[in-house]
Amino acid sequence: MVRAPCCEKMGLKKGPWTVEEDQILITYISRHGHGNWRALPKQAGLLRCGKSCRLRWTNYLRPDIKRGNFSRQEEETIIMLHEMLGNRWSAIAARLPGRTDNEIKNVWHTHLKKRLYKQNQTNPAAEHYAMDIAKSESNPTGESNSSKLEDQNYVHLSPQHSSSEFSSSTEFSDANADNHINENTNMDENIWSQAFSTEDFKTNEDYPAITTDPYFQVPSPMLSTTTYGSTVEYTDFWYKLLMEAGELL
DNA sequence: AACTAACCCAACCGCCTCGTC
DNA sequence: CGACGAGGCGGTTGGGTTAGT
Repeated sequence: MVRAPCCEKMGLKKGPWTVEEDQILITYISRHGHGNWRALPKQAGLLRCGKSCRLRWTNYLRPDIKRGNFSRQEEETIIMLHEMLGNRWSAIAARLPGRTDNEIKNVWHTHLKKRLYKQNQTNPAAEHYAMDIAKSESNPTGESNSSKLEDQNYVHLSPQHSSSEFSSSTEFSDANADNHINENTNMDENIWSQAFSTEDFKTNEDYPAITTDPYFQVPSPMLSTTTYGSTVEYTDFWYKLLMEAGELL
């Protein structure tokens, strides 16, 4: 297969997305659906390659994405699924509604792997698993992962997490998470819609820092609507935003 | 206050899979 | 059946942010 020319050579833009580009992409997809990704940027008037648009949409702009910190329960689910599936991030993401493979991959590499390593220091029973992780990461064929499924004597990670212990152990962090959410929801709720509806954000410098944007720290309940023949779930934020913009059919 | 190290995550790259012709 | 194109996936990285000195 002939490789498509890279974005730069085609005169297409790379790097972080601006709020204007996001807005164009959201508006276009909410009106027309994404259709052919390669054709989308041209039709939408974006100087990006289709791949970049798809990634931006699926990893960040999609309305059904649940932003914010992972709950303890989600983290444990990831650990369990990783134990079963290995580095199949999309398969893991499919079992965690609202989370993207990229997000899960990041969490795994930045938090969970380290946590497991620390646990292994104090819990020799989990040593097997740590060794398997190391093996699976040095063996891209995933052989060790599939063997894990078959090995009935496989030492499971974190045996200390029985379901009852699990719920009690989540109480603390969840309570904290709630506080966090309440704090954030008290912040200016119009920050993002303002960004979309005013002329204030003209340059990249004006773009609110994504990772600290309070809106994205709020895991919102999902609302659903029917768009282009299929039911789509929106966080209340996106639902409101799109309703205001008259984009929902 | 200034500097450095560590952390985090969005975005990119390149390969793979699948559908179509 | 093979070639091709498009989308999907996992690994990696660049750069911004935060913590530590």
